[in-house]
Amino acid sequence: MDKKELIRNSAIKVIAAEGYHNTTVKMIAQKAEIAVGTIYNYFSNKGEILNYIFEVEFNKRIELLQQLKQKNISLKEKIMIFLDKHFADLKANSDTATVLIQESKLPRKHSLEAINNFMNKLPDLLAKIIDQAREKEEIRIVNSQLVANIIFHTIRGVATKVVKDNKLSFTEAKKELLDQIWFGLSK
Amino acid sequence: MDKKELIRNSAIKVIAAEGYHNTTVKMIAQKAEIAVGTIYNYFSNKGEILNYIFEVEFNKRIELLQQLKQKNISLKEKIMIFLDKHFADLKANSDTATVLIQESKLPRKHSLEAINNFMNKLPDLLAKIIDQAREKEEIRIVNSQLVANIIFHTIRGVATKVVKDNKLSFTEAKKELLDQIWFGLSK
Amino acid sequence: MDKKELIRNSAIKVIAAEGYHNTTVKMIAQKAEIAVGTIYNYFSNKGEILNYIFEVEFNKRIELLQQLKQKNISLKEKIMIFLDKHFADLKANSDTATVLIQESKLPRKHSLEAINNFMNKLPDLLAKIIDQAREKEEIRIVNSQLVANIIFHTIRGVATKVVKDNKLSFTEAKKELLDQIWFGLSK
Amino acid sequence: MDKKELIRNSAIKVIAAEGYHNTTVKMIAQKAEIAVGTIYNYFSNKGEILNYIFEVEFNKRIELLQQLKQKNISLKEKIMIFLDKHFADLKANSDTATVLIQESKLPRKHSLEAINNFMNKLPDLLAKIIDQAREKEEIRIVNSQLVANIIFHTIRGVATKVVKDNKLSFTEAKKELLDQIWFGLSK
DNA sequence: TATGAATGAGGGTTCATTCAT
DNA sequence: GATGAATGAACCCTCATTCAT
Repeated sequence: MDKKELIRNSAIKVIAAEGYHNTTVKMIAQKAEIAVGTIYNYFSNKGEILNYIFEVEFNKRIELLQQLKQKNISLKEKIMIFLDKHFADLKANSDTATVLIQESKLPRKHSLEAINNFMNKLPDLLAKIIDQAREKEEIRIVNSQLVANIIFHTIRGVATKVVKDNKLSFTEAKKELLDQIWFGLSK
Repeated sequence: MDKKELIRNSAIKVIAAEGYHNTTVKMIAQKAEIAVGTIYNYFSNKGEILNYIFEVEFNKRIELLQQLKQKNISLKEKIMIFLDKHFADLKANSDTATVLIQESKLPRKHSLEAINNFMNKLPDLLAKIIDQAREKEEIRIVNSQLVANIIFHTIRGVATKVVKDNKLSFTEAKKELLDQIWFGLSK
Repeated sequence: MDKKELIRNSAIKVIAAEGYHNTTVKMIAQKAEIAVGTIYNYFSNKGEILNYIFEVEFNKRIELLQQLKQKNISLKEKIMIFLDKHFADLKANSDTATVLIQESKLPRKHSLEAINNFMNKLPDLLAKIIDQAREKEEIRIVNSQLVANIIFHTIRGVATKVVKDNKLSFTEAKKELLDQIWFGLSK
Repeated sequence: MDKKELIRNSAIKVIAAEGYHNTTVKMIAQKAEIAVGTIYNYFSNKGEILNYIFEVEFNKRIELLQQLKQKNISLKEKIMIFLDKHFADLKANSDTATVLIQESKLPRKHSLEAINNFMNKLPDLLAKIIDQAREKEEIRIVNSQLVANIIFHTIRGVATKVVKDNKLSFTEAKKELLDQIWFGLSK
């Protein structure tokens, strides 16, 4: 059993419930049923744990986006595939979703690399995908940077709502989201 | 000079730069050039300061939305006016904007009333405004709750980006945002 | 209306309920319905308030004991009279009783003059009264200092019990106490 | 070396000299030559330290009294044995004695369990022992509850005096005390 | 005299991190 | 690697006291 994974998963559960700042390293150790000291064999400090959580999720998504970027399919399809995977992921790991939403905003001075990547590089890559579509004249003329950001936060907005409000189904949300994004982009 | 306002403004500056959890009450006192104890003559604890910051901003926005709701103008115009005022406000008080975005996500267990109001009642009211437009058949059929959330978070997302990134102009962002929202809604 | 008395009486009520150390000057001011600052026009600091409470009670008792000392009656009668007055007083002012018992033990380093007087001069005077009785051979040979202390603390102990426990009657307690003291002294 | 004992003993010394309310946790840590934080590994808060001090002493005495209760010896002998042990203990640990006397009176609202036990359950058990003797007609008819309290406070009164006044010998005090109690009880 | 806002030293407590076992 | 007791800086908050009005 991989201990680093054990710690990551335990941390996600506690942080989702308590928030990163109200989570103590001891709490994470208890959830993982290991000693505090052990955590420091895998992470150099508390911040690194949160950073690692974002890193893993960031890598999942950047990889997916990179694959999509190279695929020869329409932007609409790309967005659909991304939403499918992303929402499937959130549904399966709602604690992770909570953490990603809850802990994503640190002031510059105390920022973590993986969080910055998550919040900046994902929209950046999305912007490139939009540029591609623009060149192929699939969509109307837009400021791709801005629109990528809009889409990114649109997705987060829906995720926030769905995670909090269990009356809303993921599938319905996904459909509405796709419409909202696509009608916003199409010529 | 109103001391409570002085404290609120000082707190906004420090929290914007440091984040709420890295902000000490002492820091706020120093920024306000008063003693720590004085702060506790106006706020019963640290959390109340943050709560008050949200309360003030929440009231501003809820008032504006309520006015708009009653106005006999199109949804598009309502959104335009809201974006105008909102962005003007953010531009004038970028620290406040930072705080509103940075500190809005507390786990249920440690939540503050005014933050909850901000994050729930504002989209709720927005949803009602969308419902009105729907009844007048200004827009296509949508899940208003969900779309209100999308719009709310989209605005926040763009605001974040623009506040942080001085290459992006507020006016361009506003235009792009309006298009994206409007095309997403119109029939 | 004498403000110093007002403060003393308010202080007694609050201190009885909260204990001296959990009592703030503000609490006393609120109970007295005056401003904190006003208290400092009559007492130089918080300790002085407690000191004054003991001073007043000390004076009452020392006066009584001095009168008794000069009276030409038996020791038993003197004790009876003292118990009568003392218990009548406690009954009428149970908050004062509580304070006298609760707050009487301060470590030497932080001691207050009136408390020291209360705890030392009262037993001292009682010892002298016992000595008188001893000279008249009313009682057996005893270490009067010690016995005076015993009596003093015994009275306080029973008072505590009776004040707290409403099942016990003052009159029965007084009788039992007198017996116990008297049989302990008589030849 | 048991750390909890170390803390207890250090606390006793500081509290005896300063009083509980003038004692800071830091002072206790310094006396124990450990870090403040360490204290909180053994006690959940400052009050628990005082509580534990009383708990230990309460247990010592309740155990002794329980043993005595079962012994088939006269009440006078029981009292003698108790006084012997108690005073030997006080003599050996005069700081503990000081704490037990000084800190025993907290207002109901802020009371500690072990202090309440000490002040109530000890006299209660003593009352039962007196009842036994009464049934065997060893002593005169008395309200055992009251008399138990009287004796309890009588002992405390002497202890107070002896602890404060080093001119008085424990042995002399013990003798006087026994007389006072016994003559008070005997037929 | 009466007021009560302002003060800031100092209290109890927490918790990320270390390190000897 | 695994442990968890020990650490102590730093936090939030209190409250006796002052002083301008």
